[in-house]
Amino acid sequence: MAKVRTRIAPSPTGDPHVGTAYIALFNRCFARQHEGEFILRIEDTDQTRSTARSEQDILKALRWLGLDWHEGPDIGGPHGPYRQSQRSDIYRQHIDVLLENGQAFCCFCSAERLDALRATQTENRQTPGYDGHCLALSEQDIQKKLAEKVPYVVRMRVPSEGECVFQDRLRGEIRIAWEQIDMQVLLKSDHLPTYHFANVVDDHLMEITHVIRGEEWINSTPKHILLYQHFGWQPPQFCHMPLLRNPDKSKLSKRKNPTSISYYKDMGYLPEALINYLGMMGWTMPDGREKFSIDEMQAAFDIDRVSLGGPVFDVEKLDWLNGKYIRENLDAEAFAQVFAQWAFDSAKISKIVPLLKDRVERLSDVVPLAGFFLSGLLPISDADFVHKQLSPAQCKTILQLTVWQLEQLPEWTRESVEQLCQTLSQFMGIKIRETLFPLFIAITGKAVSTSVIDAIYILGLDISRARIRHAVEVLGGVSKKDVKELEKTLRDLQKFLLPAQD
RNA sequence: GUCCCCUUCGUCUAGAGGCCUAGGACACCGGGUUUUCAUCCCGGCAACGGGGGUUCGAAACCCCCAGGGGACGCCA
Repeated sequence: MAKVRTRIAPSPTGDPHVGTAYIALFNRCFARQHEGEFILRIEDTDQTRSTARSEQDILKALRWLGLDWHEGPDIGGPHGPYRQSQRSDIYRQHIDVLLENGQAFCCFCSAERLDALRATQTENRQTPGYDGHCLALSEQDIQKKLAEKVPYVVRMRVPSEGECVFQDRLRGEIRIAWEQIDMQVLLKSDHLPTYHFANVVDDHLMEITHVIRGEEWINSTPKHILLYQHFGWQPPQFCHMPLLRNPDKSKLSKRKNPTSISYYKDMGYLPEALINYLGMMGWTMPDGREKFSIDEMQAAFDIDRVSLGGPVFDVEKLDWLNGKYIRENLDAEAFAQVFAQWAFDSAKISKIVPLLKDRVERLSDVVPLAGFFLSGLLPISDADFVHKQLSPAQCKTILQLTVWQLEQLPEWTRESVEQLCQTLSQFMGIKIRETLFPLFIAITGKAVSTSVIDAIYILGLDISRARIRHAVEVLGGVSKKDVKELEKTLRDLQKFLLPAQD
C-alpha cells in the first residue's frame, strides 16, 4: 500500500484560523500514525486577497502549535513548488488535456451576463448555475474570440443525468445527482486555476492519499471526483470532518467568536492547551483522558472514532484546560520563563516604553498605567461609560463603528488607526477627544491613560476587537435592530470617506 | 428555493443490540480544606429530538417527520 500522505492547504487571505489548525491537527495525526507524511500547501490562487503577510502568519501560527510538516513552501520537498501561484504552468498543461478531450470548454460570458442569469434563476426559484451558453459555440467562434483576446474562463463539462456516488470515510456512501453540479470554472480569466481544479491536480501530483477536510466540501466532492476520472487518476480517500461552531451552532466565524490563532496566543493560552482542546473537538482518547499531548493523541489516534456532530468551540472549557496546563505542566521556573516570554516580547516593549516613560515619576507607576497591555478582557462596567456629553448609545455607536472599520483596515499601522479615528470623529461631528472616550474605557479600562490610538495599534486587531466587543456587551449589547441601523450608519460613513480618498 | 450532512445533559463527549437506573469532563449549585480567594477533595443538578417499525430486548439497526448546520462565486 502506498505511503499515507495528507495535507493542509490554507489560503493566505486573512488571520490564521483555528479551523485551519483543527483540520491540520487531524491530518497530521492521521499521517504520522500511519508513518506517513503531512504536507503544507499554500492555496494562493486568489490574487486579489492573498498576501505574503498572511502566509507568514499562518506558517508561524501552525508552527507555534507544534503542527510541523514534512514538505512545504518554507522547507521544500520533492513535489514542489508548494505555493499554487508558482504552479501556473502545471495547471495550464492539465487544462489543455481537458480542453482537447472536450471535458472542459472555453466560456466567454461576461460577469454581467452571469450575474443577470443568476438573478433570474434565483427569482424563479431555480438552483443558480451556468446555463451552458458557450457550449453552443463553434470551433470557429472560439478561435475568433480567442484571436480577439476576449477574456474567457475554462469550465468543466458535467454529466446531465445520473448521480455521483462516493464513499466518505466517516459518513459512508454519499450520493449527489449530477444535475446538482454546476459547470464549475476551472481556470479563471486571470489564467489562474480555481480551488477545485488546482486542488485536484496538486493532490494527485503531491501523491495525497487521504483528503481530510471540512464538511463544507462535501457538496463539491463530485466535481473533484469527476476531475480525477477525466485524468484517469485514482481519487484519494475522502474524509469530511465536522465544522467547528459558534455557540449559536453556526459555522465558527470571527464575527461571533475569536477565530484567530494569534488571538489565543496574545491572550496567553499555551499552545499545548489549545491543540489539546482542538483535539477533543469531535474526538476522544480511547481511555477517556481529556488532557493529552499532540504526541499522545497521534499515538492513540483513530480517525474512525471522530464524531460528526458539529462541536461548539467553548472558551470556558478551553480556559479550564489552559489553567490545568499552567498548574500541572509548569513548575515555578518554567512558568516564569513562559510568562516573561509572553509578556516581555522585546518588539512590543520597545513600542510601549516611549508611551509611558515620560508619564511616570516612579517605576511603580508603570503597572497601574500600562497594565492593560498585559491583560485580557478588562473589568469594566457601564458606569465607566458615563460622560458629560456622550450618551451610552453614542458610545456604543462609536465602539461598533470603530471595530468594523478596524477590521477593514488594509494596513495595520499607527497612522491608519489614527486616520480612522479622525474620520470617525469628523463623520459623527464629535470632537476627537470625545470620540476617543469610549475607546479609552474599552481598550485601557480608564478614561485617562496613554494614547489609545497607540494602544490599539500595539495590542493588535485581535485583542482590540475582543475588548471593544466586550465593552459593547457591557453597554447592553446590540440587538438585531441596532445592527441594522449601525450597518446603515457604516455605509454612510464609507460614503463619507470616499471623497476624502481622492 | 434546490441538494447534502448532522442530531445523547446548557457545552465537549462515552456508547458498535442486553454491561444503561445512560458514564466522564466543563459550566452551574451545595459541602470540606485554605487567614481570603484560587487550587484541591466530596456531593448534587442535568440528555438519548418526535413518531413508526425490526427484535425476546433498541440510545444503538431501518423508515418517516421535525430541528440544526452546510453548499449552491472567475472565494477558498
